[in-house]
Amino acid sequence: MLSKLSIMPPKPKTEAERQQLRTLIIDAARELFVIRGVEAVTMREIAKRIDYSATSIYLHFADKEAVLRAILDVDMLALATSLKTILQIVDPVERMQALGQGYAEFALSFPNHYRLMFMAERHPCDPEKSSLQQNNAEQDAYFLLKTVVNDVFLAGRFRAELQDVDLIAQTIWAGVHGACSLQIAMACDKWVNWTEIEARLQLMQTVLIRGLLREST
Amino acid sequence: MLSKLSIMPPKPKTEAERQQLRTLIIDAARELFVIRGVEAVTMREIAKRIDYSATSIYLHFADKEAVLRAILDVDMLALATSLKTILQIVDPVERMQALGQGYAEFALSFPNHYRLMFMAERHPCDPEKSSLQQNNAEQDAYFLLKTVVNDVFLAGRFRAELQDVDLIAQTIWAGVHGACSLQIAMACDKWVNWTEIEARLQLMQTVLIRGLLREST
DNA sequence: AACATTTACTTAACAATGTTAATTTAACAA
DNA sequence: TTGTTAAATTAACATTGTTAAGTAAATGTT
Repeated sequence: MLSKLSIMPPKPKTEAERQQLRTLIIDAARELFVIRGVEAVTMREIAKRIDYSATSIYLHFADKEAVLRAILDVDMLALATSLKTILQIVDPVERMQALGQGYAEFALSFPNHYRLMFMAERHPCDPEKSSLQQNNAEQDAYFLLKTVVNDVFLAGRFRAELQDVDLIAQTIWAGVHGACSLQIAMACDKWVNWTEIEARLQLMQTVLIRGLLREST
Repeated sequence: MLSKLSIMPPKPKTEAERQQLRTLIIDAARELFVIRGVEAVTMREIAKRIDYSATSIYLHFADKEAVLRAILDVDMLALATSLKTILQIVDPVERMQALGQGYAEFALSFPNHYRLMFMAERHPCDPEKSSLQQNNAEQDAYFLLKTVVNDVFLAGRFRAELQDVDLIAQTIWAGVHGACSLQIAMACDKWVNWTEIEARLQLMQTVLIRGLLREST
């Protein structure tokens, strides 16, 4: 990261340059947010990281919250993108399991991202305000899940009484999210005699499959 | 809540009086925390609520964090107490289901309590620092769960390959927690076409039971 | 070329917050 | 009476998010 020498102030910037600076801010902020949490990071700190004054951030974002929303928007896309390759798996049930696995890997690899995205008070996913496209499997991880669940449904693999694809998808999500978020929020808790997270995820997957699918012949 | 008239300052207080004031602070703080979230509430505000100056709180608690910890300690006990009656149910499997139900009712009735207790960054449950007794079913909700799961285990109702009671308990917890916490964190999210939380909880319970128990004869 | 405008930034300034220091007042002990 | 201590208060501080005011270079206009 180059430092601006002494005084290097203002030339009108192209749209590309403006976008570049936005990204610079977003990346600096994310790095700090992810390490120390949103509340603990100051605007001045973010600014120092990229050699700008704190107030400059306000030329590109309305407030701290807006910076956070922009970060989450980017990360939601990253999640959807990282899960997309799973669509190549042919067998629908295997595909569904791999999706859960991939989701959990994301959650546990980037616990603080995950916390911001799915556990914190504020989150960005209002289709109105987001730059992401809803119902596009490349950008919308929930749609991806729903698609994958729907394929299993169309293959007639779910139990007969399960007819609501949203309900099934949300239950699978809840199961995997539960295992991951409990790990992220509580794993350092000395109170509980925690088993290995891998074992918990494995059992959750097994339980979901056995609870949702027809008895295999 | 009586107002202190003009000047009513200092008499040496008995230990009981000191504890009473501590409780007054805790209750005022909880009321505010639960409505507006921890970060949004100021020490001055808590103090005003009980007609003290902000700095008086520091005579009883080290800092804001300590107030929060004290609140959570009380609420953990409240959770365990509210679940205790479930032990009266005779059939172990029914008892286990009722526990999940009761837990979810607590979570959804007091979402902000729940958020502080099981979803937020900081939480209190270090046995060292807590006033609660670990491994006491009256005070320790996790132990209660483990006991109930163990009863089902001893009744031989779990699938043969499931031999780790902690693992089973934590998976059940993860499932119910997942449904509840997703609801609390994301239900206002316009992105997802959310089904009824009752239906999601119902399906989660069914899935857990079917995934964990032996095939019923 | 000269001058005004706009752009990209900076420094000053503000109100609010968690917290500490200094101060006040009353009860108790000698 | 006179200290000493306890319980509270008001002042004061450093830090925060954010807004206002200022500054300097590029650009447009004459």
